[in-house]
Amino acid sequence: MAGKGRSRASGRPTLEQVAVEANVSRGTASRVVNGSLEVSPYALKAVRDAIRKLGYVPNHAARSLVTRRSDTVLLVVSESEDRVFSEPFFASIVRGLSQELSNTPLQLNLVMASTGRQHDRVEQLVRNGHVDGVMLISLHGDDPLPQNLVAAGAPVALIGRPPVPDATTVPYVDADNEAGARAATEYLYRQGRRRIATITGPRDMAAGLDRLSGYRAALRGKRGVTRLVAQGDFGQASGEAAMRELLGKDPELDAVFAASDPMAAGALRALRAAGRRVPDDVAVIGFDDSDLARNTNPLLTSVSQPTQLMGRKLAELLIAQLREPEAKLAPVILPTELVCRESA
Amino acid sequence: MAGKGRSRASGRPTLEQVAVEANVSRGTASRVVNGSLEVSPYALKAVRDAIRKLGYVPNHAARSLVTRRSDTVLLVVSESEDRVFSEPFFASIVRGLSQELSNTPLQLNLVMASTGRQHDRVEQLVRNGHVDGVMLISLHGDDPLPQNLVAAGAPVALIGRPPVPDATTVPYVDADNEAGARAATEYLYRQGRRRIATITGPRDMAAGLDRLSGYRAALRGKRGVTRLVAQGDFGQASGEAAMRELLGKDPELDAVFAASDPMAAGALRALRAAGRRVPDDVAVIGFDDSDLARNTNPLLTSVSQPTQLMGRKLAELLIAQLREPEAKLAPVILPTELVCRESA
DNA sequence: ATGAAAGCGCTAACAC
DNA sequence: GTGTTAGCGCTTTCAT
Repeated sequence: MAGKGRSRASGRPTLEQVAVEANVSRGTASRVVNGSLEVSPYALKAVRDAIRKLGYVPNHAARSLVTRRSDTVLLVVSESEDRVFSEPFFASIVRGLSQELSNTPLQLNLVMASTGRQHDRVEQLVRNGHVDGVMLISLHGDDPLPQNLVAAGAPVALIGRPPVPDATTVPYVDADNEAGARAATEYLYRQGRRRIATITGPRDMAAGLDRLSGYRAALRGKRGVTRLVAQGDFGQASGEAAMRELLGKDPELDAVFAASDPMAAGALRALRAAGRRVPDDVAVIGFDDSDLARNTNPLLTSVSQPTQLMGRKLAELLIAQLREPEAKLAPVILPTELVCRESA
Repeated sequence: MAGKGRSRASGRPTLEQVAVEANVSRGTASRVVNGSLEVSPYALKAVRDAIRKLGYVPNHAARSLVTRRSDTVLLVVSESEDRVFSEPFFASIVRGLSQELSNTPLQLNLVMASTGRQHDRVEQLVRNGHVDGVMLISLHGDDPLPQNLVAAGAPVALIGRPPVPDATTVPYVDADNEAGARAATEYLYRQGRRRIATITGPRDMAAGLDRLSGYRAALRGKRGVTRLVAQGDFGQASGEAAMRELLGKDPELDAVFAASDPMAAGALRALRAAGRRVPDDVAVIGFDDSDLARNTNPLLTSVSQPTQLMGRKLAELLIAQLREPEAKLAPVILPTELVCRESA
């Protein structure tokens, strides 16, 4: 007599039980759960009551099995083995992401993919339908993963402009690096600085390139301004070295825009070592408005990015594709903001 | 005649197709896939070949449906709404975690749970069998979530010692905060410092408490040493304020152990403002060996934690419980290391 | 609008 | 050792 009625091994109520409780068929119960409009108000109420009473929650696996959707999206942190992740970024972006996702039935899967093997695993995940879409936050420029995923037919969204404008265009969200750099440089100019240097990021990262063009754009056509460019790699040590080099080239320089906070911090060290006062002798501006900027001496003026918002937009970009696979999505470029502290 | 044979809508081969290809039954094929030993070498080979040939990969949903396992573990970042995430930590721990997980069939789900509503959602996830276990990295002390999850019967593992030794004991991994603090303080003592202060963390966090006892332990029984304690909250501003307070109490102090890097950076600022040279007049040591420590001026001597290893151990702790639900697991305490730079 | 029924792909119990 | 089979819980035609 125990027949279909009560629970089996697992204690969770099934749709069948809901249907019995509500005196309808399983089909109807399913329709209610999935928000189909083709249900009589009466049945609707009965089922809803039953659901509440039983504390019913759909079984994800069972649903997935028939719909062939996983209701799971993947966040891939594609970092090269050695490079340390730029921190504040990560947590903040994930926070935005989660926020956006919490309005949906989507689950967030996370994988770190440094090695080629792990890259393959990601592609597997997609091909096997374990995930419905992929978000990628990639630290180095020439990552082939996004393209591969797109080729595999998966919805993909990126943080950060892909370095090479590729044939298969994949939607991305990025901060307006150029505008941010321009604002910083213009700020220096408006303060009366006329010998303005910049320390750039690596040449193979879009962020580095864009910040350099922002610097150039700000100074374009300005007369009586000395421009100086030194190459860095976003790391602190490279910033310190670049600053020494700059000082060697032009001991009179009165301002530096560094394309990252660690490089700015490095510059601060080099300037101090060279006996320059900041900001009196030389003004310094960084980029990212990281934790670091709030802890240097002097405190760092820096360009801040809306990281949390970037996370939200990233999720939006993916969700849009999930809803409409054929949609051609434009990049989302978010505004930056210059945060003034002590160094400029 | 298309009957069972070839593919349906989805292009993925099924176990059935593998079985046909290998001339065995689906049952046998399943045994091979799941590594059952009760299979003839001949069948084994046939099935393996078929799997390779067809590129077969098990359907997660289908398997889940019958095994009632999700093969998914959850990482909950349980942060209070306002508190900013202590950074270097997060990415590094996740990296260790992923590494460990990549040797298993387990997927990593990530949720941020700041609000109560999100906490509930996590409990739902567990109750509905969407996840087989939960790892928790909790930023504030009095988080009830771990206990609730344990009560719900879920395998749970924590980063960070729970502040109150609770009845329901849940396994955790932590750095040896006390030993780390002790090492730092002893180092200061051995350098000949005799007026050694400490800036503590919040009283409701185990890490703060443990580091304070480490400081005390290092100085216990030492004669001719002046001890000074000021309260902080791990934040930079609190460190700066505490340092000023300390300087007021004892202008002659010659060393400070701060329980976090940001507080140490704050102390650096206060010391500079007070005209003290570091490390000549006052030696400073921080805790965490964060990015920050590598970017202050002078560079910060700091106690480093094996964050990546902590991530691995966290995963191990959970996996052990998954394998043996009744196992009583001891806490895993990992050694710290004093990284000497310029400030002490 | 609703019920009946056919699977989704897989595991595990059972029979041989 | 291997094949057969009964579901896991759900969505979705197809009738009605």
